[in-house]
Amino acid sequence: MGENIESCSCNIIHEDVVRRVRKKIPREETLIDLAELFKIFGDSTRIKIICALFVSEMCVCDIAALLKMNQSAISHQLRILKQARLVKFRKEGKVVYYSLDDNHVQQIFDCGLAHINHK
Amino acid sequence: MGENIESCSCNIIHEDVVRRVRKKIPREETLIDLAELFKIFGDSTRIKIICALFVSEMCVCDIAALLKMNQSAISHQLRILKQARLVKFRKEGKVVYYSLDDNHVQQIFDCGLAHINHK
DNA sequence: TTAACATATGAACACATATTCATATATAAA
DNA sequence: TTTATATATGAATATGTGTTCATATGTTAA
Repeated sequence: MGENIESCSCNIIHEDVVRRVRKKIPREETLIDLAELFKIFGDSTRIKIICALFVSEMCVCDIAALLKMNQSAISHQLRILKQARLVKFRKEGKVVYYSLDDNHVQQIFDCGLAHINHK
Repeated sequence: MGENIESCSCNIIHEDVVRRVRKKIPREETLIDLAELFKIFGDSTRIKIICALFVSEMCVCDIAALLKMNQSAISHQLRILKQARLVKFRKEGKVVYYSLDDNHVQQIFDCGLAHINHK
């Protein structure tokens, strides 16, 4: 017994609980992916960008102006949002317009907001 | 016009859009709080702890055994979760049992999970 | 072509943060 | 009291990350 339970400095107090929980939780990869997703929402610049795109598609320059940040910082953050497939873009000449690429984004945002407002 | 729009290196392309978005988005403090909340979910150790506590209340030692991490690391993360009022605890002798302190936690978790599973 | 502009991107830097180690605190058992 | 155990916590360290700067890319206008 307990072949997976030896790498912490303390004794097991409730081995049954540990085993039961281990069986019920999603597999590690899923939880890591989930943390990665929330990490993307966990930066105020990215949250502001996401929130802005709820209202309207915007070009990089507009977002920079809105947030009073330089264009490079916004581009870097947009790249992260793009890689996570949370935003999509279309090009029109020199200008690149970004918009949201996932319906779940609003849901996740609203879930969090409900928590904030409820306190 | 444009008294708030001068701190980025590029010209304004769609001043009307920027103004409209600025009026509609929540105030900055709210968005910062929201990012702080998601940041807490954005770490795999904390997500695993939260997920485990959906199943059962657990003591520190059990969580450490479950995640195969040392007790100190778990205590530090529990402190962060406690400060965010996401978990609560009860003491029973030497043992401290942690459990979830907020109904929204499950909702937020599920929202994120739905996104992960939908891809 | 040349110049101007919107955006992207690599490197550097500063700062945040997760884990570990050592140790403190608190409680129970001997 | 002494010892053992569960948990908490400060310091140190290593790693991650957001922003800036310089510059590259790509497109439009002159």
